[in-house]
Amino acid sequence: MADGRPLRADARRNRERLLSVARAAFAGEGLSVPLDEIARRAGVGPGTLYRHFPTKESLFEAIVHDRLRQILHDARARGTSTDPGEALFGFIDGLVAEARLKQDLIDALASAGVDVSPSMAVTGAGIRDAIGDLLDRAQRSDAVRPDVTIDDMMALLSGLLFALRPQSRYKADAGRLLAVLRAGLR
Amino acid sequence: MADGRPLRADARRNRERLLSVARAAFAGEGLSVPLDEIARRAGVGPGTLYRHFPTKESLFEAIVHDRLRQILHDARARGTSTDPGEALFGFIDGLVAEARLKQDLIDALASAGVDVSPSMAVTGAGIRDAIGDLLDRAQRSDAVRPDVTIDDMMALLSGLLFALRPQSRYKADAGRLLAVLRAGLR
Amino acid sequence: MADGRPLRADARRNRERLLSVARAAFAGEGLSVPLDEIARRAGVGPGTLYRHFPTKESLFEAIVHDRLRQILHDARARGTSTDPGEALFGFIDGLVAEARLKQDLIDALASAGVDVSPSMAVTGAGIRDAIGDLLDRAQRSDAVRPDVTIDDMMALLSGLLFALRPQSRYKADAGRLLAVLRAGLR
Amino acid sequence: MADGRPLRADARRNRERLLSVARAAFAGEGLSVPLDEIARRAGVGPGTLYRHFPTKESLFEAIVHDRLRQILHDARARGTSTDPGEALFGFIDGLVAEARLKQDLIDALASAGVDVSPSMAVTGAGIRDAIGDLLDRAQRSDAVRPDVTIDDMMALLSGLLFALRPQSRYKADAGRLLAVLRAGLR
DNA sequence: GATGAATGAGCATTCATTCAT
DNA sequence: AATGAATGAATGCTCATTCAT
Repeated sequence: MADGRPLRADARRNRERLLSVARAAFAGEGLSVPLDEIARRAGVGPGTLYRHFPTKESLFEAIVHDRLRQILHDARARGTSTDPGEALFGFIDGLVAEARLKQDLIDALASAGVDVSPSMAVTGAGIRDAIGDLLDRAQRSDAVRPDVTIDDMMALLSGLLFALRPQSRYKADAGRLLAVLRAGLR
Repeated sequence: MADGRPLRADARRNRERLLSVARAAFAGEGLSVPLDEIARRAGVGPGTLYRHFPTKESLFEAIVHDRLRQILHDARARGTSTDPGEALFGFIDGLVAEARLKQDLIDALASAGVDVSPSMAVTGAGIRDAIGDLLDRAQRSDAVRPDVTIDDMMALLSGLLFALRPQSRYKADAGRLLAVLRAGLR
Repeated sequence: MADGRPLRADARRNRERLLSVARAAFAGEGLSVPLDEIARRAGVGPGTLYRHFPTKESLFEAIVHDRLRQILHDARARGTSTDPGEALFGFIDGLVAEARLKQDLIDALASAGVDVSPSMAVTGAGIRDAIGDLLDRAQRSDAVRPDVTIDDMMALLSGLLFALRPQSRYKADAGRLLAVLRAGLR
Repeated sequence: MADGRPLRADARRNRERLLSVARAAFAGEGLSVPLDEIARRAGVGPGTLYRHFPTKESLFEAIVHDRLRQILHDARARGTSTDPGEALFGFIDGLVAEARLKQDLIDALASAGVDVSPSMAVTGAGIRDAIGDLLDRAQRSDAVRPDVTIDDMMALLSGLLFALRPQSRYKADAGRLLAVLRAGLR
């Protein structure tokens, strides 16, 4: 996988299917879903799953890493906006919208104590920096209260995503929660 | 345990010790800590643990149930306050403060898909009602924006507790997060 | 197992049975016999095997270590003999006799490349020293040719045990092989 | 492979490379080296390995069979010598010398319980007869003690090769071990 | 012929639960 | 009541073998 060689068509198909089945399974039933079950749902043998993801953790990582890269990309793209307040809040809106589509697992994984691998940590740190930049700019333009730190911000975002995860007991409205957050950060 | 017979003194001591060891273990290392390990740390045999908590889930429940009763009691007590805004926000402050002391597991359990037993559901519903009452009063006295629903509120609280749980990667300040929430709900 | 506490009677019985079943299975069918199979033959569940021997290697070790200790004891006991030649050759005779009774695994294990644990290495080194002492004395009393080293001696013994292991294709006579070795070492 | 068709040049090269890689891998790391690993080291896919050796055992056999043919040839060639003692001992010397070069696996395989296939058994029986002939002649010319049987001889040789296999813990000197054997057989 | 992806039975190990002491 | 040994289903992972490309 480390070399640049493209996967054979069937291998790529299996890899994609495994990832999407795993994402759904972990999101819906928790991280303890057996790998054999994921393989079964993807219509492959456990050995095939192993060929693509040699350990359970590597499967977690693959799922999370893809997502983290998207988030990082979006945060950076918004860093050049001329409206720093909207840059930050637009980013958060997008985060929430995507999370609902993708049934985000990031914090479920984090809360379950899955070790963040070095490469994930790098992407994660990149995200933190990019969001820190958005926060800074928003604070300098008086769009956000100045006492909030980047750690506060990250925690608020993780809490927001947690509150809105689809399996939640509570049928909260994403728009209202985002409005509360915007108002609170002003 | 279902009958009303009081436990022998040593049995009660064991039960308490098991609960506190289990709470710490689950909070610190996740829900997958083996029961044998919890028994060992509590200085009893696994058979003794079983006598008190016939299944792992019953141990989860016992931990959560105690806590839910406290929360319910506090929410109800504040329902008679003359300052409805402070009643709600004071309740939230207390919730956060207690959660940090008790290393709350409630949402970790919920997010891991642990089934809420009927008796827990009753207590949980009671809490929801009591908080709904606090919210109602606060909204009627214009201390809280009127569009927020009880589901929104519950989700916000779960997100807040999640954001502030001790194992979080982010060193957020509880006071600032509470301030953001207060401002946002106004 | 590390503390001095004696095992409960049933636990000891199971442990003994597991050891003897494992010894026979490994000797007869090689080291790849599944642990489940060993447990089954001993009439216990795999979990019980695990309780006594947490890894497959620890089971190997338990088998070999017992045997190594016996050998060490015998080699040392013969170190004080007044007839150094007979001390060495008597030791070898005993080794062969015991090996046939016990269906020796030592060299099967060694040949399979099982990593020798620290504690086994210590016992093994003790044996080497004790046999080295027997060899020294025998050489000083002119009972054994002086050019043979302790490494040669150990290799010869391992080859002898290998040649005489019960599963061998060849029906060699132990007495004649011992006679050849004695004559050759003179 | 069963038909007489000669292999294409590249196929023959692959076959040779696989055999030599496998010999080294099995000798160095034991028989449990995965076939995928051997294929990888030989620079071919596992499917190619399979085309040449349809089962793992057939690979073992191919390795051993080549070697057995050489041994048989040498034993027979020495059967016509005019010095029967030197014929036998020279054969043994050659056996040991070759074994060290080829990192012999024969007895490792035998001891691991690999079934000797019919074709190997034939060659093996031929070797036994040829060595039996060398032994007979040596005994009739009084170069070897008369009580030693062909089974004893085969066992001694297997033990000797075992004692001198490169992975042995003991750094024995081949010359001294051969000298001891010669002296013992006189 | 070669490649490497897929298969799936098999293995060591884990752990919630049961039960003899 | 407590203990801790035993149980056995389940899980992550391996690897000899097969087969589509």
